[in-house]
Amino acid sequence: MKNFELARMFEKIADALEIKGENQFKVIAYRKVSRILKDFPEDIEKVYREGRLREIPGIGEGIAKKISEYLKTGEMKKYREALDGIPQGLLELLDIPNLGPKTIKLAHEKLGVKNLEDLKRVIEDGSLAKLPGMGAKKVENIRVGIEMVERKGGGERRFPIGLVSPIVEEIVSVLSSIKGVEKVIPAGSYRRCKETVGDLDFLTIAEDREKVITTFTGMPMVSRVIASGGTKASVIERNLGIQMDLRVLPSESFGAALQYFTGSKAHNIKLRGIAKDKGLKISEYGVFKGENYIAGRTEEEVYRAIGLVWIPPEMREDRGEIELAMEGKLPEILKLEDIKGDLHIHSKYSDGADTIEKIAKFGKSLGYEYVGIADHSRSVKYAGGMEIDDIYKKMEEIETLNKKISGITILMGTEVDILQDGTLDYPDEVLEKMDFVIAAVHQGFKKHVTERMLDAMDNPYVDIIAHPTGRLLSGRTGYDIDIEKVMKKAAETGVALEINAYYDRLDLDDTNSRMAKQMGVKLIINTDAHNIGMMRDMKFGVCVARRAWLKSEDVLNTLPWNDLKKALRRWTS
DNA sequence: GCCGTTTTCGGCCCGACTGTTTTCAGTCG
Repeated sequence: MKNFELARMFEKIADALEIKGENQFKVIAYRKVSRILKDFPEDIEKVYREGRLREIPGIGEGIAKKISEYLKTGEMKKYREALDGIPQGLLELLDIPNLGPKTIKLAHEKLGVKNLEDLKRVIEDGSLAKLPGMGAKKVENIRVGIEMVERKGGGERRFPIGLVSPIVEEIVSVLSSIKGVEKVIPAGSYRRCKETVGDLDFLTIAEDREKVITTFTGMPMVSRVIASGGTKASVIERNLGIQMDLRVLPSESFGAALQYFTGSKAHNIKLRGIAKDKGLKISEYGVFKGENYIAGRTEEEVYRAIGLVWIPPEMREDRGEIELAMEGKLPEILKLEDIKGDLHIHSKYSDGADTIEKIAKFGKSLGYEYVGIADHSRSVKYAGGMEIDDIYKKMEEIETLNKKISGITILMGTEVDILQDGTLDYPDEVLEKMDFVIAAVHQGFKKHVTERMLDAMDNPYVDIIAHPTGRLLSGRTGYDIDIEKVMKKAAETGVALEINAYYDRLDLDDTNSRMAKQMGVKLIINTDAHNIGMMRDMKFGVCVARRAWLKSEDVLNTLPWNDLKKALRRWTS
């Protein structure tokens, strides 16, 4: 699939044109296409073959031609032209804070700067400061920007949502308990439920602004205060080093500010364009007709003022949600309360921390109708994989517990390993006796994983493939796999693919989940919990599903067990 | 480069801040 490849090329074209000083709207158009391609849920090559490129909003005649050219010939003239005369090292300078394309262009043309080393040199010898429009302070800011980039080792630092979530909860709880504080809401990509966040934005309405701000900057978790004024403050959190901003707002603009600071940027830009067409203006202070404030107290008000229904934050990425909201046709996306159970939980029988009884009771407290105990299979020695004899013991225990505990059904499952030769770690006679079977790759990440997964799906007892790409957000790239082939086979065989809700996995991600839905693949959200606390991670899996616009009926574990049974392949075939 | 119930040409989000300026350009979120 060439989606990402093309996205990267257009991104580079945009960077290069920006430095060359091309019309900025052209640059924006290329960036937009890059973003669209990055999370487009279909193979762009397929769209091209079917002649549908122009149907994608944001792709016009020019870009469609360039995509076609590349897919046909493997070359893109525009790409070569745009990058002509632009050294690679120059493009990388765009990542430096306080240094933008105009200054890069200036330094390149007047001082021959080609890369970071050159840039440092012209800062040191003072020649950069002498250029027109430049000065000592600007140069100093650029120097600080370089330091920041070098400290974090390049690229922007992002944190898995599950790591920042406890911090957010604590801050909301501390600030909410202050007298006169009406609301504390985390905005930004955290509110949009992205799998990772770069920083945290908190918005609040309070009588005593100063009290809120000093409480915020004085919390023990704060290691450094960057700025602290009358209406806002910025701090660095101690453990992760994540930046956190707080804003105290008047209630009449709270909705507008919440809308604005929730983003995404692309969503907001489109919204403001629509407002403009209607002779209105949206800013973080409200919706205005000329000088007159007409809305902004709540988000609903803001959206309504420009003729839209309120849009869930998870959908705000300018992927077509605004058009649907205009027609009042937004889909009803999955809610956490729709989830009726979790089929991927490890117990003490393998590497889980808790007994099956404890898991069942906790599941019941979450409002579940069933929990599925899926322990590791025998060859996964490091994770206490179960021998076949133990499986029968476990079955007996589950039978007993099901009689003892009412209101929840415990299901007997396994997370059976897909071995390096593509066979499964238990014989069919064992798998047959399970309520459900999850198959997963835990070893040999680079050894023809695609074929092994396809083989596993040919086994009639396999119901679910766990964490289908194997990636970890903390850094592991995952299996060497052709995920489209896996999805295609899953759609054919009726095997479900798992959205793994563990915060470091979130695999499938939202783009892949969208693609899977498009291809008719069954999906299920499981936590892969190794202790009962982790069963709460279900919310992160639901985030992925909501960002993928999945509806309740797109996710298997919104069904009661009797219906889920009919949806799992083993019980239908 | 994209796009059109005001437009096939002339628009394209908004505001804050900073530093360099004497009215504004660049960068950021």
